[in-house]
Amino acid sequence: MFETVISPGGGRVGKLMTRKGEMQTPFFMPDATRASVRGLAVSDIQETGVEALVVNTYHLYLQPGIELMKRIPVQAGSIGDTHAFMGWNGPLLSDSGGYQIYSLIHKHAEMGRITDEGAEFRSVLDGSKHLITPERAIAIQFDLGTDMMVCLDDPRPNDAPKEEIEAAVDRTLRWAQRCRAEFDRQCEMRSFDDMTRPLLFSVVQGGMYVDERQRCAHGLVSIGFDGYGFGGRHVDEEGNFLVDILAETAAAIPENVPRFALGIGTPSDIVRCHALGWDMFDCVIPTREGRHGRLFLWTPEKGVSLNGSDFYRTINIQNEQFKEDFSPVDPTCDCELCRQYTRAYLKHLFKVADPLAGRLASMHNLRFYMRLMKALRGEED
RNA sequence: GGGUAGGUAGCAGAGCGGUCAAAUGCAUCAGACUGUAAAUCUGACGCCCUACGGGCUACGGGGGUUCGAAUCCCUCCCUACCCA
Repeated sequence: MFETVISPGGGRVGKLMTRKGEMQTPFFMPDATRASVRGLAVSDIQETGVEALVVNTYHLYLQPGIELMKRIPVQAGSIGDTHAFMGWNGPLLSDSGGYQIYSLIHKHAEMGRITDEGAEFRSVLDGSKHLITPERAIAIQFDLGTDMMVCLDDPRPNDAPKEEIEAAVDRTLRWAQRCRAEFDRQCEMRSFDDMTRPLLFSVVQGGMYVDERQRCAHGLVSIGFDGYGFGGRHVDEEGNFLVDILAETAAAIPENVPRFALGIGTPSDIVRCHALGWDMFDCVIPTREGRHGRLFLWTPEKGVSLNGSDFYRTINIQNEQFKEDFSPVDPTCDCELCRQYTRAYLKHLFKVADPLAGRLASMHNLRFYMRLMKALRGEED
């Protein structure tokens, strides 16, 4: 299901089989958290070259709700599921909602609490209480019909005390075991075989402690999954890239399975992680920052190249300096924005708050990411 | 011609004797954003300086009252609406 070779660049290239098709690794998936890549139509996403998306269990569970997701009608030969709902036929990965434990509960205690049973959330929509257990997280993902699933995990802030990190690793391991059991039960119940079942990933926690990352990874590997993720945050509280943690965690995961760096990252983070053995990435950066006016550009003299730390730069198109700049955002880019519009026009679209601004900028940034991934795979641009 | 309400920073609009270089919103200028509570959030926004402090000029113009005025009085100019 997964095979790789080491590329001349040091990272590895390979292919991952999913029931929705084969993915060349390394690859990047934009976040379609609530079953949409904000502001983009499926045709827009496809035009950037994106092949797989990440949706979110917690957010879809709350809205539109799992009962509706289960009733989505069959379309064009597809089973009724998230693919049909959002009109996306490529591979879908669903995140478990584990990160929402971190971003909602750990940062806002009033939003919920964690027990061994699961995570008790307060809905961000209406304040209602919801319990998401490991079993429930997996069952919901089967209802969503996604092709790659993630176990519910327990991420903690990197500056948490070590005892807390250790407890979170213990819990992540216990939850992974329960997720594994529920996953197998669901597969059996639905008569999935190895060709028709989704893939299951678990997530390595352990904060900034190499020994905890290793303990977590080894524990997860002994349970056995189709792939393993890097959880929590890959930078410290000052924003420094945690090289050793990324390297040692990758090393603790077998070579014959894909390694998924959840939530990573900036272009340079992705390049570094790939060199350390990571194969899959997802992040809100290209779309969120695009909507906020930040655009990724290849360094003009170098074109699409990954050499050096300055192979790309960013601009904030809303800055005054672009007011009368009638050149394309990035002359080396082949996206709709760079082919047809000028910097001055895009700045204008942002100033008048036209949704077209966010759309064109998101597409541009995704195109940048896609070309980055191609370069990492050693493919012709 | 008569009456009424007003004239405050780029705009709108608070303040109506000291704690006012002046609330708030918008606009403007920057910054942040890493498994999306984010079309969001943060900062700056009269001028000058040895800048978590100090100086200067300011609330239509001019003149007063007061220890002290954007705030009170006089006068002039202007605006809106109403009546002739």
